[in-house]
Amino acid sequence: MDDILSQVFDACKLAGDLESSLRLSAGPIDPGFLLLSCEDIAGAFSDAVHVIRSRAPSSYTSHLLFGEASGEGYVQAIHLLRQGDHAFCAGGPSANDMALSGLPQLVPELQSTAAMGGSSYANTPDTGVDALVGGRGEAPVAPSGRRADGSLPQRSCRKRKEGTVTQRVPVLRTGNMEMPPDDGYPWRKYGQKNILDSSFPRSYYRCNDKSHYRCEAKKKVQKADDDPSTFEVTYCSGHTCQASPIPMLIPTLVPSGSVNGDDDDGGNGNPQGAPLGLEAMQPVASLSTPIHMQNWLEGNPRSIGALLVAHSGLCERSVAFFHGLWAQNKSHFSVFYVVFLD
DNA sequence: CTTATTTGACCATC
DNA sequence: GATGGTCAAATAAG
Repeated sequence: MDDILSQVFDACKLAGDLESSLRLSAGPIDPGFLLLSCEDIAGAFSDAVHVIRSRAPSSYTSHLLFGEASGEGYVQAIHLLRQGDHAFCAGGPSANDMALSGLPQLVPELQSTAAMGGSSYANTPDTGVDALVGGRGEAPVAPSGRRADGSLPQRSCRKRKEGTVTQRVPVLRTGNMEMPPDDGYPWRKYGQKNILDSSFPRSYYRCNDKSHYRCEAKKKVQKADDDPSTFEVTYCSGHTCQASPIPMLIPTLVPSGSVNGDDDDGGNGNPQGAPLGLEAMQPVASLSTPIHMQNWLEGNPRSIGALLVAHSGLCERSVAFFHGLWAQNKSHFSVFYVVFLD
């Protein structure tokens, strides 16, 4: 168990070092430095997760975020803090604002997004940020195939639509590898085409939310020619339905010591010297259908902002905020920022 | 029987 | 005319 803790603490230290340097930085952040730092942090946590998974009960490990979050084309930074910053729990500002305050200079767009009411799961799921990925699509189309005004929609859109965003998603290693990864939305396949100069057919999906037929979200899924283990998923138009997948289940482990709110150890994550092994931890309560955060973000490319992802169920003040940035047009990097209170 | 998927045809765009 | 996107009938699955 000591080696697990050592790896976790190493990862936390890397994250802490990065946070310190970001807070102290007066000038613009060097993306290259940020990239390397994030890779180091993600790799450190990933190593820890692999060890934990190899030893912990499968019911815990199958939902861990960190191991599922690695992939090509983007970088994740996972920053765990255990602190007594009760200003976070004081109410008033939204979860969005609170979490955003943690990374004041990291990405200017993010702050402006928040100011504009960017997506926050706790408050306004999937509200979208047009400034980053383009505007909304054309007029809604009814199930009959006609728009609300009775006109027929155009049947082809050869031009690249505004509002589209393409992501590369690793093929799931389990289950049917021909199926696109589940992003939490109820997609319905409506077509498939063989594409010129492509080795794999392209499948067309539209949102199948029963409760909101006017949703115009669509996506195209195709295996990448250069990497059959990767899907290229192109999202066209944003969701206008209420079927936003639920990102809240980030089952993780919290020290049982935090239940008593007696963490005054100065921030090393080990309350009062109590053993901080798996045997001293308890799983965060599951709140809904398990949907991996990675998939949720891939299905919500416009969802930028802070997300209230989980309540520990163990302590009123033990709340985790998930801070996600998914800027496809910003070199494909993302930063996840998780804050455990108490 | 209902719902989802497949697939050839159709149409707009290049 | 070639190509990509969509429709809708046929088919499969639950």
